[in-house]
Amino acid sequence: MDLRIHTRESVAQMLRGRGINPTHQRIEIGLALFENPRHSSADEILALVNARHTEASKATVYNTLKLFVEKGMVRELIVDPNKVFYDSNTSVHHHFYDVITGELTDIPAEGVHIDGLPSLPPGSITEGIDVIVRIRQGH
Amino acid sequence: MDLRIHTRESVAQMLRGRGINPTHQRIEIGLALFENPRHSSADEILALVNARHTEASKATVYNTLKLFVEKGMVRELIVDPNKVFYDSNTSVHHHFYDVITGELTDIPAEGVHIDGLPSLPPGSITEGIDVIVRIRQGH
DNA sequence: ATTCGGATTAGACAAAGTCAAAATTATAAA
DNA sequence: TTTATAATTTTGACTTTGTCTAATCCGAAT
Repeated sequence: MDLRIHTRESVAQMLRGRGINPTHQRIEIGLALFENPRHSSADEILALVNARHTEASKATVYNTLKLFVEKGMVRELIVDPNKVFYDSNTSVHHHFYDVITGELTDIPAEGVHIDGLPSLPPGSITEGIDVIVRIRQGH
Repeated sequence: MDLRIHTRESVAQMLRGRGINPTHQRIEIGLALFENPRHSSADEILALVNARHTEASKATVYNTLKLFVEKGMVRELIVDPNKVFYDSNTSVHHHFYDVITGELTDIPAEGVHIDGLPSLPPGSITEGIDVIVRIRQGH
């Protein structure tokens, strides 16, 4: 993710760059993901994409999000017991998660250090490290 | 959680200590949680509790687990997109999570340091910090 | 035009969890 | 002991999120 303006063409480029065939639906879904700075659930993406005209079905949205995750275009966030969030910011960073409102806020990775983690179980490789600071309003 | 043998009586004590009325069902559910060193899902607890005789309904298991979490008797782990795990170890520690098998392994907190986290958003308090190292076998 | 494979779709389905109302159990008071 | 009251549990319907299958559609290349 970066701060450029995203157009259908720029999203198509991004898809090609990852070896993804840039179909109409995938472009619309990519656009919805990257235009929205926030962390969206599959349902929100489905609603966004079909807000003007109906562009993609539920199955396609789910399939496409899974494809994007596999190809490293978006990051899956598992913080809410009910639904998965998709983060279009794939650079290393962490999150505050408000357990009451469900709101997610980025924590930039700069300056955050984690050390003392034990070595991985033999034969395994790291998929990623999630640091989630669960917060709530109040005293 | 500790390494003592857990009996119905010791679980009842633990419940009283947290201000929870120790009913038959709650004791059975507590026993299932604390006898099993592993990280169990609600469904697994339901099955465990009713393995011999039918002891508690689905609703009661869900209600009771929620109650236990509120009272700090168990910790909720949100790492799997499908289900919540309940960890009877409430001391500070982190987890390896095998994204393929779903297996969870404890990482003792001793020696693990996290620093450089920004201050919390104003007015908020920490509920806890989850560090999840996602791993897979391979390649 | 025809074929072939990839992509999309509808709609049925599954799993996890919630909820409201009724039934049960325990507690305490009369 | 009866009665009243509160707490707990249960049933079963329901919601939400996500998956699956089979049919269809689309697009590129014969």
